[in-house]
Parts: sequence; structure tokens; C-alpha cells
Amino acid sequence: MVFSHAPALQPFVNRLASRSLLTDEEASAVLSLKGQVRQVAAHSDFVRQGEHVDHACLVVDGLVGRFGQSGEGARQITCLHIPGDMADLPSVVSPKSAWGLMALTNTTILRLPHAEVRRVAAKHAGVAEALWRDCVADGSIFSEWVVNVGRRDALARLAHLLCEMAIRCERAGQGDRHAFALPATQADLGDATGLTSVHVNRTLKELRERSVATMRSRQVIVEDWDQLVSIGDFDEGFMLLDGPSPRFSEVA
Amino acid sequence: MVFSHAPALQPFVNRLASRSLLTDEEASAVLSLKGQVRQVAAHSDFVRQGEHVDHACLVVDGLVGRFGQSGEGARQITCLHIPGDMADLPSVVSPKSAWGLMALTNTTILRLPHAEVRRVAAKHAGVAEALWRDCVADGSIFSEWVVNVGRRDALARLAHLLCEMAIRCERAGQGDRHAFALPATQADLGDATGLTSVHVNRTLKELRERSVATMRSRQVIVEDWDQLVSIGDFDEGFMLLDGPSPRFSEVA
DNA sequence: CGTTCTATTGAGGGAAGTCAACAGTGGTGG
DNA sequence: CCACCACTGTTGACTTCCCTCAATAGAACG
Repeated sequence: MVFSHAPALQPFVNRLASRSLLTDEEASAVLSLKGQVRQVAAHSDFVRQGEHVDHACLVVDGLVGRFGQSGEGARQITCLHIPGDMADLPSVVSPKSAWGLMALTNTTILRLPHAEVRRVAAKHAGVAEALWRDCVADGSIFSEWVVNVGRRDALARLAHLLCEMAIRCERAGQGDRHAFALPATQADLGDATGLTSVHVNRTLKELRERSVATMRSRQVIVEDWDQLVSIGDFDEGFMLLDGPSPRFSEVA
Repeated sequence: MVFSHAPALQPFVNRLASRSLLTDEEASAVLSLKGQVRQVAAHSDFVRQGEHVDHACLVVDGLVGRFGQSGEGARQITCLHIPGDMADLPSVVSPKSAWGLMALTNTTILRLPHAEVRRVAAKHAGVAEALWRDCVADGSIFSEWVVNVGRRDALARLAHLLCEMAIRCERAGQGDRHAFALPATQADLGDATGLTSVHVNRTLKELRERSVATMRSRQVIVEDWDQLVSIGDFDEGFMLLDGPSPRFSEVA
């Protein structure tokens, strides 16, 4: 059953509009995309690595992890997606999924057929440009995660992750940087930071004891933002938050 | 001085064409891009993190590292770029560079003004699509690096990196997977894998003693490809090498 | 109201880091 | 053409951060 998903799509349009200038026509073209709503149970994979997909998944509610797997089955989350994110936008352009997607908590997604997205992108160059830019923003986050996992110790890694999620939740209108939802287990955080759940536990304890941040019942409370930023060596430059880039679609 | 850079651009067109279908007109539009050739000395940065750039850098010859930095100055290379790669293609769409670029060896680059690239992308939707897809391919590699650095031990990390570079060099027509150039120091490899140069040294020694691969005078000799793949837990799926994806630019 | 996740804590081990010394290697200038 | 110097590679001894294993407590769920 297909009807207007505009309310579910609005956060995604907002996300696009934060980095790209969209005309009203383009914004409403995106808002009028048709798709199917799906519920995904906590801890279940809904896109497998290597699978060919013909739709993209917009996170409407919940939390999604994009992950890769090592041969021994160890999982590494490479990005977390919150409501308003298109978790596998790259698949629109490259339909064989090089990653898996899992729901970390009970999650609602909107499945948008590639054909739909492609049609809109083909018709509106400004939309194609915005989607391209959105992929670049995600790539920039992956890049920073390589730095995080490769060059920072456990305390800094977790602090960095919390900073990133704080800013992203704030911008998405889901709480603010001092209090936001992060419905992931300590094991999930370990998969995101390249640590074990045991070490995540000890590290969170240290952040708590230093009165920097506390995580309880899937909520993060940041008591000392500046210290969290300092411990996490966090510079938000990689998130590409400087406002819309000039559009070039119309240039002759 | 501006003249035809078609020979320098051809490898880039080949790279694009390996993942995207380009018409002859589109290919020649890319080939006719104007730019400036620059020499960059080994170990020098030529794009700084956070800098606003107005051109993209095509690697013509040599080896380039894309990197991020932690607060203590520790460098983490997030991607290596070989000839034919556009090292900072994402900047075309997001001109504030969230990463730095360094030459690992004496390198020749071709600086292509964003305005030029944007003009061609705006005129030829198929080129825009190909560039978007190229950014996605790079993003997929970042993602895999997160997995590599986060979930594999030193031996596997290096083996994985060698596999990746072997395939990429082979596809770019620079040697084959059993013998290719990798003009990086052991310290550089450490920056790429999140290890210290000392540990890279010990680990390369082990690969050598196991008769899997040898690195000497900036050349990698792979003696046992299958074992290298096995040790590195390498699955080339993430490189998006399955041939051109269908193009959607013309769809009404 | 048990069952099953999830969080917490301790003890011990191991992979990689740090520090330091020395050996190759390659480029440059006298 | 050789001598020097800076860079890169190699190896050893010691340290540390994080992992592994294991046991228990707490929370969520039916």
C-alpha cells in the first residue's frame, strides 16, 4: 500500500538541504518518493554483505549500523545511521551492497526502490547533486572512523563517537548534545570502535567517574561537553556542516 | 600553459569506465579537461586538512596518501591513491577538504579546477553519475579500511593492504598482482594500518619468512597470492569491480 | 517469576607500543 | 669518484593497553 510518506521523508530532505541548495520543486520531488514501510526487529540484519539490492533504506525511527565482517565473523560497524539518514544511499548507484545493515534496536525503515530514486535524480540534476554530496559526507565520516580506530586509544575512541552522535542527533532534532538517545549495547559500541564489550564497559566507567558522560538505559548524558571534545580529540570539520555548498547543476 | 592532458587523463577515464558506462562524447569531454601539471616532492603535504580548495588533484605518477590527523599529530592514512585516481574528487562537491593529501614519493599531479569539472558534470549527466559512483567506490574502500584497522591483527592488516594495492595496480595497468610498485616507507605503511613502523617491520619480516610476500626497494613481490589473500581475509567485493553499473541518467 | 540479554568486575595473558642502538642505502657535494 | 649524511630498515628489551576467560549482578521480557 502506497501513500504519501512525506512526514517520513522530511528529515531526509532536511539533511540534504543542510548541505545542498534544493529548489522547492526538487524538495517536493524527493518528498513525493514512494516506498514501503518496514519494521525491523532489534539485532537483525536486513541487508547482507554482497547482496544485490533494488531499493534504498531510509531510517525513519531507531538506529541502524552499517557493518563489515572479518573472516572470523568479527563484526565492525563502520557507520551508525539515525532517523533521516539513507542508510545505503550508495547502493542507488552501485546496487551490489559491499556492506551489511543491521538494526541495533527496533527500527522502522522506508524502502525506496532504486528506480524511484533514480527517476527523481535523473529528472532533477539538483537532487542528483545533493545525493552525490550526501554520499561524500558519509565517506568523510568513514574516513574519520579510520582515524579514530587506527590512532586513538579506547577512551578517545568512545569520546569521539559520543561527540559525533551528539552533534548528529542535535542536528536531526533528536535531543541535544547534552542528552540524546543511543540505543546501542556496549557490545555494539565495541563493534563500532574496534574494542571488546568488556573494554567498552571499563572505558564508559572511566568517563562516568571523570564526570564527563554517562550512558544509562540507552541514553547518553553529557555532563562536560568541552572535556568530552578534548578527550575525544574531536573536530567537527569532517562532518561537513558548513552549510550548503554552491550548486553547479545549472552552469552551462 | 594549457594544452591537451588527454594522456594523463586517460587512466582516469579508464577507471571511470570500469564502473560506469560512458558515451564517446562523455569520455572525450573528460579527456578534454584543462588543468595544470604539478610536481610534488616526496613526503610533502599538498592539501591541508580543513583547507578550502578550488581544484581536484589527479594523480598522474607516484603515490599519494589521503590522511587524517589525531590531536597528538599521529597521522592515519585513510586511502592510498595511485596514478589514474582523482585523489580528492569529493572536493568537487564539497570544497572544504576534510582530509589532507601527502605525496609519499615524488609525484606528478594534474590540478583540475573545480569549475572545469563541474562544467563537464553539469553538461553531461552521465559524467556526473560516473563521478558520483567513483566517490561511492572510494567510500567503500574507506569502509573496508575501518574493518581492517578495527578488527584484524597486524599480519592480516598488512596482507589485506597488499592485496588491495595489488589488485588496484593490476587494474590500472601498473604491473600485476605478483609484482607491483608500492613506493611507501614502512612508516607510511604503519600510518595506513594503524601500526608503528617497528611493528610493520616485524610483520613484513614474518610475511617474508613465510614466503608469502616480500617488499624490497619499493617493490612488492607476492610469492603466494592465495596465502596472502587467506592471511589478509581479503574479499575484493568492497572494491566494486563487477563491471559497469547500468546508467540511469537518461531515464525520463 | 524464571529466562535471556546486558552490564560489571577480577585475574591473567598476549599483541603491539616504546625506547634505543645499529646497519643498510641512496643521494649530494666536495 | 669517493665520502659523508640523512633517511630507512632491523633487531632487542621492556612496557602497556587491551583481550580472553570467567563469574556474578542487574534489567528486560514474556
